[in-house]
Amino acid sequence: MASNMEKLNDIALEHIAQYFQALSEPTRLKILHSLQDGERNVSELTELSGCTQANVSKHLSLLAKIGLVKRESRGTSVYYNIADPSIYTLCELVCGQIGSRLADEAPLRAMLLSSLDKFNT
Amino acid sequence: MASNMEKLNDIALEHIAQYFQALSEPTRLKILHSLQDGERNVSELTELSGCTQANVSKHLSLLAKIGLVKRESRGTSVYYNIADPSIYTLCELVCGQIGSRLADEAPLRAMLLSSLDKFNT
DNA sequence: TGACTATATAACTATATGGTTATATATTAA
DNA sequence: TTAATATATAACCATATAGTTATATAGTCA
Repeated sequence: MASNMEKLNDIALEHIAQYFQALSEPTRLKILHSLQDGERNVSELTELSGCTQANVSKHLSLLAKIGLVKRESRGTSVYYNIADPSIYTLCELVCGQIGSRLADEAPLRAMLLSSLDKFNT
Repeated sequence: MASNMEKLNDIALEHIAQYFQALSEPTRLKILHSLQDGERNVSELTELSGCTQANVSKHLSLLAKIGLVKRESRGTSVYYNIADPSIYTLCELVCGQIGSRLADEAPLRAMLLSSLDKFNT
């Protein structure tokens, strides 16, 4: 029985890991952010993300596979919308953590500020 | 200025993505789970995770770099403890999502149950 | 100082991943 | 049926990642 539970936990861990992995890429985070206010088609997402259509399509495919977005074909366009809004809760929690870290870590903060300075020229 | 804000958002996204990436690996999730009740040294984590000491050490190094764990040398042992308990909130949220997905998806559920059956022999 | 234990790191390997270019596929209209 | 637009996928490439084996490094004790 203990072996049963152990195996089930491994499968659960794999699912959890995959879920986090879907969120572990800036381009995908951008796409998900673009979908927060409502569905968009691939062309729109391509423009908003600044990546190639092929790349966006590839990322969307993964997000759909993990179940974070849903795909809906309409005419010649394909629309994607959020299937799992809890990801925004996750992102907010992480943003909060990273934000408070930035406050705590003066060296990192100085680096970020110097990045800003570079664009003031 | 818009370019400044955009650049800062890219940096934030990168940090967020890295945070999720730290959680996107079953072995690392196991290690973090083992630390939930309190600190442990590398040997203990090695036994609990079922991986090699070198591998565990490597994962711990990454977790420390992202700021999820803290390292403390004591005698010949090195202890690691959780620096950012919010990861357990994240995991619970994701578990909840995946759990309700399992309830929704009969085919996947049947697969998991058949996994259990295999161990009843 | 040498021996021992615990841990980190180097070097390697197989596989995965993100991005790209080209093109296959799907839908629609004339 | 052909042409046009939108999207998905194949194939490729460079880089990253997880795991491994070997060994360097750190701390302690006699």
